[in-house]
Amino acid sequence: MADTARRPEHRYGNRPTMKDVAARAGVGLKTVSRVVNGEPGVTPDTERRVQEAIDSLGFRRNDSARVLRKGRTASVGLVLEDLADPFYGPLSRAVEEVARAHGALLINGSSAEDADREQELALALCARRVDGLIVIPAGSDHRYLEPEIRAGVATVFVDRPAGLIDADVVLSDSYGGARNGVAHLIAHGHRRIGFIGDRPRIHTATERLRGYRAAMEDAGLEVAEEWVSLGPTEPDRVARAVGAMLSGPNPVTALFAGNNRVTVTTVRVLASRETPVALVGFDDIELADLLGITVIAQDAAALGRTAAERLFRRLDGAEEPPTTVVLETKLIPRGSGETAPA
Amino acid sequence: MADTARRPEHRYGNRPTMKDVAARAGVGLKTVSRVVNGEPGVTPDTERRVQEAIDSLGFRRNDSARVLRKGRTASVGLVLEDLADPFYGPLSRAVEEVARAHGALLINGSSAEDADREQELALALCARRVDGLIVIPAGSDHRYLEPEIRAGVATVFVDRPAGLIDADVVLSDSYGGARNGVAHLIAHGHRRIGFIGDRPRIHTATERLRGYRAAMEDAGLEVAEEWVSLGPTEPDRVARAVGAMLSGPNPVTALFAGNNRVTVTTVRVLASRETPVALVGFDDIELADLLGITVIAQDAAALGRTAAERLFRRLDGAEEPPTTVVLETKLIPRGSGETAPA
DNA sequence: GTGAAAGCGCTAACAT
DNA sequence: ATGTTAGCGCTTTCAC
Repeated sequence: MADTARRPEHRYGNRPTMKDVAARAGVGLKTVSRVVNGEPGVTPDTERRVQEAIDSLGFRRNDSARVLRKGRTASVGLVLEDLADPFYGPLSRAVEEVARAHGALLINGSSAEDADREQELALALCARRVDGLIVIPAGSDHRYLEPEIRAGVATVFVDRPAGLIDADVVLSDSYGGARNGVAHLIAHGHRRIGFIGDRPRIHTATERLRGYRAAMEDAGLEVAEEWVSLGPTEPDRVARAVGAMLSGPNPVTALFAGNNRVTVTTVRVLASRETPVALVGFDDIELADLLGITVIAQDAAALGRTAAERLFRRLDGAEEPPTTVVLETKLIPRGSGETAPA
Repeated sequence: MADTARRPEHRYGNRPTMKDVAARAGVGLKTVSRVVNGEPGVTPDTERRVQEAIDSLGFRRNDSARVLRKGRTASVGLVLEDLADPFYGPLSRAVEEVARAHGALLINGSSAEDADREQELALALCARRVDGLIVIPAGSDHRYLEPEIRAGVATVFVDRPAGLIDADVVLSDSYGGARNGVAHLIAHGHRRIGFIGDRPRIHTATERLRGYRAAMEDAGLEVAEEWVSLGPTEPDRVARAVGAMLSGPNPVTALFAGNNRVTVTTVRVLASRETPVALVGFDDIELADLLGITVIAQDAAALGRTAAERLFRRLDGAEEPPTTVVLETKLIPRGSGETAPA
């Protein structure tokens, strides 16, 4: 029987193994392992022979087997909302860089803001035995991760806090940022200010709303019911919300947009109107400088980096209790937030 | 000795195994495996007992072991340039969606436009035995992947062709898109048009330049040497190039920007100038509509989706010879490309 | 319907 | 300096 047909189909398309390399080089299995892993205790001559066998067979170590034996996968999982969102791209990249510095690969998954999908993804990553997990929560109950964390999966939550479990968290200061932004509008003479945010079950949305309310209260301003709108960030919904706030008996003269997607739609709607409306948006967006959009910027890359660094500190054995880190936001005035009421 | 101390440290933080579940449920190992994998041939009663043991122990199947045995990881790798780039986010997300539909996870890696890093990443993914690999090439020689492809790793190249190997490729029509864009400028009366693109070793950069030259030649226009600038997309470099083309004895009246990053910087530079300069950019960018930037749009998500679908068709056993798919681009006029020369 | 035994490719522990 | 053995946790095979 031909040599190539010797093996069962499932063996990764008949890849050579260390055993094959050992046979070819006329050495023992462990010697091959030593060469492959750069361990000491091999004479230059044997090493050369092994290396030749490796090259001629096209051998590449099977990390699946290695992982099974070592118990560490050198990979971390990142569950986020949507990789296509310009906010999460840089965050993910920052996590990847830290992982890379620690010799680990990154497995990404998008929850699409769905709690079940978040859980499914996170648990699939745990089944793969990722060393650590970074989660941008879609759901609000993370007790399903308790057994995993107890079993040793380092876990850090980013952008939003964990629900019902005690864990490391890295956040931006949504409350403070929104409060500053709204205070900024008030300082420029606005009294009727609208808030358009994401769905109320999203932590950052309610925190930013809280900041808005605090700023209004600080200034002794009442908030009319119709000035607040939380909901999906689909352009239609946001456009309707903007339209409603600008019409009616009590129209706003300024708007605070609760995140990047809301800001973008709001800018589009305002551009098609003649009466100027002041605007401050949470999250910086590309080209906002040219459009003169005043924003509360958060540093997505810093969020990712901070979370990843905490994760690897845990993996390196740090035993401190879980902490919550809050990163500051920055108000960037560019014009849209510095106009007086019409 | 306490039960919890029974196991060696490396066993994934002492997670229960199927063996443990079997012991607890008083059944054989294989029966647990059957329950866990939903295989038939287990009485409802046994199944219940096994499920109870699973729940009480917090058992979760170790996919590393499963992978080793089955030879398939149900994961695909994606090597791209930079996850933080707004062009690659949607592409990556599209790949992820297709992978998800096939029950596979996605491992991402950024090459940072470095050929060595691309190779390192791609081979690391192969060592993990990803079932398939999608590569946005940074390098121009992919012969290093030949043994992997021969060993059964399905591989598809996106955005740029593979170098020196025969493989599936999915591209946007860079040549045609640039040619259309430049022809559009010529149709609006421009005769002196500049081209600013990415580094010449990047395939899309040279293809777009080729399209530019073709459009100029079609119109019987000479291309002055100083109207063409290829190089890194760093803002400084691009800004210098724009400045040079707009000054001197033979200034251009219109510019073609070779990709999203070049367009962004060019728009910034032009915004600070008084004389209007026409502009068409390759790649659509967020808020370009509000800034009135005319672009040649390519569909990043379609690139990713098409590549991923091809990949999974291969994994499902398709044996056709490698093909190259070219996706059309679309000219979106928004104002900046429709102004006559000053 | 159920289980015992073999083995996936590697590394750890222990020879030689 | 090199090799042998056991076993990581699972699936496959085959026997009961």
